[in-house]
Amino acid sequence: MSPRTKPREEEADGAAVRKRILGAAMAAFMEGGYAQTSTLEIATRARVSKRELYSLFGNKEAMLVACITERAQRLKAPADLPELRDRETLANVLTAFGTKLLTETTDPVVVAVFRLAISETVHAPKVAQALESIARKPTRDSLCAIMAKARSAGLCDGDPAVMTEQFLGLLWRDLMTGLLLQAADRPSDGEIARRAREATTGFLSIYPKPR
Amino acid sequence: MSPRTKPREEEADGAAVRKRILGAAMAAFMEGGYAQTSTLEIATRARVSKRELYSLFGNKEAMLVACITERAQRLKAPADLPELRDRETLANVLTAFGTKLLTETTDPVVVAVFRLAISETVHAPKVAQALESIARKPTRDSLCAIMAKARSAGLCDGDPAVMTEQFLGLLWRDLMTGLLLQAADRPSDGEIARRAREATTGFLSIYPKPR
DNA sequence: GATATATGGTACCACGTGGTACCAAGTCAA
DNA sequence: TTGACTTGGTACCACGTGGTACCATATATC
Repeated sequence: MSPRTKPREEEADGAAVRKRILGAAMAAFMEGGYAQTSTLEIATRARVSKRELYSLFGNKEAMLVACITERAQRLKAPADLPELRDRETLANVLTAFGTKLLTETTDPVVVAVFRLAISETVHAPKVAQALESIARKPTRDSLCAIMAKARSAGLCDGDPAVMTEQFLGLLWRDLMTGLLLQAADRPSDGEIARRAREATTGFLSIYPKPR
Repeated sequence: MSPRTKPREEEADGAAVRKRILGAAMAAFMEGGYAQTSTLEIATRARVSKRELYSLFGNKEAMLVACITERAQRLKAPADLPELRDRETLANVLTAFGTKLLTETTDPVVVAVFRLAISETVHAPKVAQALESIARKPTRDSLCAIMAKARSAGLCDGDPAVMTEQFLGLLWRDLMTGLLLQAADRPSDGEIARRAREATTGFLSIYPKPR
């Protein structure tokens, strides 16, 4: 996986090295956890000297924060708000949203990011806060906007925030905790699709078309 | 909080000391996390010498495992299967079950136990497995038995396992992850009751009375 | 009082690590 | 070739810790 070739490009030097270090750190943290991973291990994996590592990040915790924020930023939900004409469209939008969310968030790397953030929550609340504000809240907000739009289109009725949480609950069930505890395997694409469909139909059963 | 009196009881010696050590270890792990807590810290809190501590537990990881299993065992769901005559009884049973579950499991100590188990999942899978088999699975099984009974009583129709997961999803929503990341506060009794009611009505909307 | 056993306190060892300093080798300009 | 500068590699320091050994004190038994 890691680039074996050494093309010796001079242009994007700093950025490329930084990226390589983050990748190495993420992999090491994933496998061994934060505390058990030494900075030397990271430097060796990234084929970089500890000196460069420290000149770029300052200290170990900053590497963890950088890893998590970098990975979390990819999880931002798209801000496109599709047109919601009828219940069927809403169902399709919800199913697509759920499928995308589960596919992205059950990725082992993402699960590891959550595990790391949870591990360091007490000592480094910034890490957890970053994950919350960069990934979790935007997702909820995005879904909440869909719910509000569906409501104003007369497709269903209820508090958008509650509706959002209930849909997410039906979607996730207790999968995330299971993944975090390694008590569940990553679901296949088919299982994800089924979950998303079941969550959608369940949700629409709770919120039937008003009037 | 810690008992200042020194009654010097001689009878339940070993068990009492063991209990005190477990309490001290749990408190220390909660506040500082596993890696950051030294065995000396635990011994000092428990007013015990490191010697006794090691003669009782052997090593540090065993203390963590003992802490988690001890606390998880209290979470076992009761095995009483109430009579399910009608939909209203089912609703009451589900609401009671949900209230009890949320009340127990949102306890800060329990959340800390989950956090510890998740932190050590990669290095010490036994810890996570213990939590899964002692606490999570029995809860699911207990609820699943209720669902199966409701089904055979003709109150609703569906796969009991799926029904169980959906009810738990509606109940929890994403509260546990929020608690683990310290992005959510512990819900009040009123909020817990409201959640349990909403989960029940939502669930019953998804699974209406057949025929 | 004397001997034996248990227990609290703690010094100690071995080890791994975060972070820094330093050296040698490479690069570039003149 | 030479000299200034950069960078990779790593030795090193300071520190904290898991786990053990040891000592001194307290209790028990005779």
